[in-house]
Order: sequence, then structure tokens, then C-alpha cells
Amino acid sequence: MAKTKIPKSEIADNNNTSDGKKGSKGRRRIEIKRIEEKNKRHVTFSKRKKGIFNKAAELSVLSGAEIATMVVSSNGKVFCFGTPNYDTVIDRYLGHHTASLLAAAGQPDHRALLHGKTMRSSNKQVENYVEATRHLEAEKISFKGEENNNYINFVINNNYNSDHEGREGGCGYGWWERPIPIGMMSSLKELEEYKAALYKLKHNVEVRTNQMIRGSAPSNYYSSLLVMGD
Amino acid sequence: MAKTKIPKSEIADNNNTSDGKKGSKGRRRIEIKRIEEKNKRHVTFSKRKKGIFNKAAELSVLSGAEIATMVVSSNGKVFCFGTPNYDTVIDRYLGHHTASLLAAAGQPDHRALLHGKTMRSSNKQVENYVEATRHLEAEKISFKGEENNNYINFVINNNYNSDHEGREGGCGYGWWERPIPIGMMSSLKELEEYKAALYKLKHNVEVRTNQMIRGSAPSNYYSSLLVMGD
DNA sequence: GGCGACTATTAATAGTCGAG
DNA sequence: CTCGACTATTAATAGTCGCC
Repeated sequence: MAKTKIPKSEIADNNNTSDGKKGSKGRRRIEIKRIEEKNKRHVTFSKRKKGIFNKAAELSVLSGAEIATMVVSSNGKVFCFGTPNYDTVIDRYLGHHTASLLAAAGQPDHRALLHGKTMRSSNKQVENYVEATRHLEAEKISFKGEENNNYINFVINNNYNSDHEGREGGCGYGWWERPIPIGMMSSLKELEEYKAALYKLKHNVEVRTNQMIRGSAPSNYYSSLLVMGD
Repeated sequence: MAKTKIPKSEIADNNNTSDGKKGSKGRRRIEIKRIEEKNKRHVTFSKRKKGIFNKAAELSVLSGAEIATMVVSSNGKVFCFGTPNYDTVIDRYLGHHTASLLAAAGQPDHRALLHGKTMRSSNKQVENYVEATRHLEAEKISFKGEENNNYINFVINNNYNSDHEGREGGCGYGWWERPIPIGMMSSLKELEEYKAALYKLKHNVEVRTNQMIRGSAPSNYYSSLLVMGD
């Protein structure tokens, strides 16, 4: 477990006094406590969020497990990631009724929307995506695109009601925005439509949430990554 | 980005043929694809799940973000982790109604249960917990226990209806089970009671889920980690 | 079969610089 | 201010052993 060996930074760290020369390149150990500098905090947030999503995808592939992760930044922006699908995993927690709840909230079939709109059938996309990405980064290794895998991550960014403090308009994409192997992310434009639908859905959920329509979970696997303003 | 440099394993890896001597100690690069060996897969699952939860906690502390992660093993066992609280984060996704949904499902105040039963008031417990753990692992560093922080992770394990395939009875705990700094985890015994309540809650949710009781989210922060059989 | 511990390695990332 | 690269380092972990 890391054994927490004393990092070099602390072995001989009396070099931060004399000359102002920046004697630190490369990673340095940090204390796990709130980062006060806003800028640094944001950078760390993005980097680590990316890392977590990446690890989540890897875990899913390696062990065949389902995983869902949601991150809400201090600004209130929501990032969701899940394999095979965020909702599906969440359903486990709520007893398979969340989807129904959502479905009952005005969007009769938001899953279908997801499927029909922006995604195609996809089954082991995560597996191949992660693998492909890794390979691509490596050199340009042969990507064995078996089957018609489409792995799509939704990155929905907007300034929707985002008068919190900063603008945060830039929207930092992450690892999923690398050179896409097959034809992923091709329908990025459709995200606008989906975004609108999602917001309507969200609003509807907030208004009325009563009848249950126990929608059947689609057998298809897919992963989604959402970014919503709060 | 890791630059994916060629690992030593592949630089000069023609040593796996001649002598049967195990020429591999230490980490080796693995392909991100389903691990077929059941045993190895489980080990990897546990290790990486631990790692992800750990990173999630760190991200939460560092950036002040909320994060929720759920993992469903291939056996159907559910692991949840969230800061400040799993439900709270999920609420963001569902429009702040999930908790209400749960609350409406028979447990009038499951949050209170959580709070009153097993937890005390706690605010920046994650921060101090992670930090403290790290310090403890390091040597025995002075733990600056400011405030009365109680950081509790729930590890609810059971063979409840778990006739899937393996037993999985062992339940691998994780990083949260290290030597606890202050007095955390002191009420570990009460988990049994909470576990029962949780299951009743879960069952109730499955049975009836109609009225809404929009429970007010507690201002207190806390983190929970649940393991439920499916 | 499952876990904890150990160790050599790989993978993640903190700090910085540079562009927009 | 935000994002992307780069690099030295730290942190995570794959494979093994040893004890249940």
C-alpha cells in the first residue's frame, strides 16, 4: 500500500528558502486537504476527475463489473460517468426504480432517446475503447476493432443558469476527447438536442414524480458521460 | 499522460521461455480486457475498487467536490461510496428527489437514522480521515484532530440471498479499515442494526414508491459506504 | 479459495510553461 | 482564466508468497 515512503521532497527539503530558483519539477507530494488556490484546485479537479473516470472504465472492463460515478464540482456542475450505463447502475441502488421514476416524469422513454438519438447498438465498447485509446497513445498500434463497437461519452456543457461565481464556460473535456478510434463521437452535434431533452426531463422530475412505469432496462450496453449545469 | 512508454516488460521480454524461473516481480503492464481467471479477476476488482474509492475521497477533499461512486461486481454485489453522502450526490442527478423517494418508501427519515444511529455530527471528516490515514501509514505522525470529526464508512456485508455462484462470503474490506485515527468506526457494531434498517428500506422502496416527502437534506456532511447483496 | 503483505514496475499527476 | 503539454516524482498495483 504505497508504504508511504518518505518522498524526496521531504528527504532533503531545505532548499525552498535560499534562492528563489524553482527547485521542483515533476510531481510532488501534496497534502490531502482542500486546495485553497482556486486555479490550482480547478486543475487538480479536472485531472483527477479524468483519472477516476478512466480507472472506473478500466475496472469495468477488467472485472466485468458495472460502475457509476458522479462528480459534482464545487461550482455545482455535474459530471456523470457509468458503464455500461449510468442509470442502469444507479438502478441497482434504488431497487431498479429510478429509471421508472425518470420515465414517469414526462420522458416516456429517455433511454430510447439516448439510444436512438446519439448512440447505436454497442456492447463491449468500453473494453475496446480503453484498449484502443491506450494503444493509440502508445504509438499507433493496430486497433483490432472487432464488432461494431461504438463507445460514446456524452459531454454536455452549457451555461444554463450558471450564474454561480465563475464562468467556467470553457468546459474542459477529458480523456474521452482523444483521437477517437472508430467513428465515436461522430454525433457530437446531436448532443445539443439531447441536452435540451435532458433538462426538460430533469425539470419534469422535479415537478411530478408519482406514477411508476417500470421501464425495462435495455439489454444493450452503453456508457454515458454527462455534464450538467446546476 | 503517462506517454505510454514501453514498459520494461516489453523492452527485453524474451525471458519467459527458457528457464521456468519466475522472471517477474513487481508490477507488470496488463492489457485492459476482461480478466478471464476468476481468481485474478476478483483480486484486481478488490484492489482497483479500493483505489477508486480512495481517489474519489481524495478528489472530494482536494477540490471540495461531491462525488458518488457505485460499483456492482459481476456477482451482483453492490458497493457504494460517496462524499459527502451517496444519496446527496445522486440527488443532483435525479433532481433532488431520490432521497425523498427513499424517505417516502417507508423509512420516514433514513438520513436521521444514519445520523443518529451510527454517526455523529461531522463536517470535514473526509479531509481529516484521508489525511490522518496517510499520516498513520507513513509513520505515526501527529494527527491534528481538529473538531470532533467522525468519518465513518459503512461496510455492510451479508450473504443475504446471495446464491449467485460463488460464496463471496469473505468480504474484502479496504482502505477504510485501517487503523482508525480518532474514535472512528467505534460504532461498528451498530452496523448490524443499520444494515437491517437498510434492507428494510430497500425492500420498501421496491414495494411502494409513490408519495413524496421531500426531506430536507441535512447540512452535516458525512460519507457512507455500503455493500449490499443483490 | 480468499486475504494480507511485499516488491518491482507501471501509471497517475503536481508543478510549470506556453498559447489563446 | 482555461487548456494542453512536459517531466520528475509519487502513488497505485500485478504478480507472488504465506496464512487461513
